[in-house]
Parts: sequence; structure tokens; C-alpha cells
Amino acid sequence: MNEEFFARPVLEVARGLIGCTLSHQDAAGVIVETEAYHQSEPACHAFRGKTPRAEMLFAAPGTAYVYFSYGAHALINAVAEPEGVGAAVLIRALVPAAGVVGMSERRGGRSGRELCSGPGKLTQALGIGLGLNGSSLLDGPARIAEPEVSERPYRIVATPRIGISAATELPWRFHAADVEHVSRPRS
DNA sequence: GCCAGGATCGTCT
DNA sequence: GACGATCCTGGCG
Repeated sequence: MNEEFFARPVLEVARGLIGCTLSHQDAAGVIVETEAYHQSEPACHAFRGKTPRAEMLFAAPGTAYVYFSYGAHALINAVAEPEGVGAAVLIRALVPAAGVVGMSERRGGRSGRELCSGPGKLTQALGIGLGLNGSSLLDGPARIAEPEVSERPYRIVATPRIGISAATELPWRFHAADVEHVSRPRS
């Protein structure tokens, strides 16, 4: 995994991250669901420019953008596109791959699908907090690695994004088909 | 198993 | 002063 991977158009990065592994400390999981956000559309925090919160979205590709949502949950994004462009990919769901015991402890004893099937759940399971905002996903505490096999193991489908009220028509959510561990829309 | 409602706080208007 | 890129709990069947 290198900076060039993240410097591409955000939609390509969002699709390309499916099947990659996100790790932090001794825990890791395979990414099976992502969403793309870009400064050109109103659902993106960078839509209104470089506000203090959104500033990290304009940082170097491969930077982690971590922020608090609904007062209680940390959500992690991978900054995409060349430096200076406000865009990032929200990691929405993982299939647990390593350190499952620790993940279960941090998730209050839950197991299986309930460990990582949501953006707030997976940060809690991996122990990722606000302190990781601005760190590198290439060589920082939390890292993203490409699959060991060259071929993509998952068939990927694109659907509308979840939990937003603006630009809901864009099919910028990507997830692995036929995988149980993706998050479920509240409908 | 399903649904309704509450928690909770940083950020921008 | 309102609003979220959400999750958990409790009530009911």
C-alpha cells in the first residue's frame, strides 16, 4: 500500500479498499463496506471549505480523518485524491480477521457480525479513537494493507449512501456482495 | 425478531 | 441553539 493508491479519484479508492485489511494494535479486519465523500457534494464535511474540523480532509492522501458523530462514536476515513482536494473514504464495516478476543472485549462481549458491522462499531472494536486523527494509514498506528492475493475476492456493488440527508441520490456506497458483515440501513 | 426513542457533544449558523 | 456520515436499550410478540 502506498500514497499513489490514495491519490486517485475518491470513487476508485472507495472501490479499491474493499478487500483490504485495516489493522490497529493486535486487531485487524477485512474492509467490506465503504462510502466516498468529495468536496463537490453537500454531504461532505469539506463542502464548505477548510473549516477547522474538515481541514484534515485536504491533507496528504493516506491520512486518517477521525471525527466524532452523534456525541458518542468515532468514525474513521481514509483521505483520498491529491493533497489540497477535500475527499475521503468512510470505512463502514469489517469482517474480523485478527485479535477477535480483544475486539469482543471492547465491544462489551459481543461476537460475530456484531463486532464490526457499522462505522462506530468497528472503531470501538479496534480501539481507534480521536487521537488517530491526522495520523498516516501507511505507516502510523492504524494501517491499511492490500489483500495478499492479487485478485479481488469479493464482487462489489454500488448503492446510495446511508444516514445522510444531502446528495442521497449518489450511489457512492460500495460493499462486498453476499457478505453478512456489512451494516444494515435503518430504512 | 422488530421497532421506537434516548444518549450525547463537537461543530457551524 | 440546532443538528448530525450512529448505536444501544427496552418493550412487545
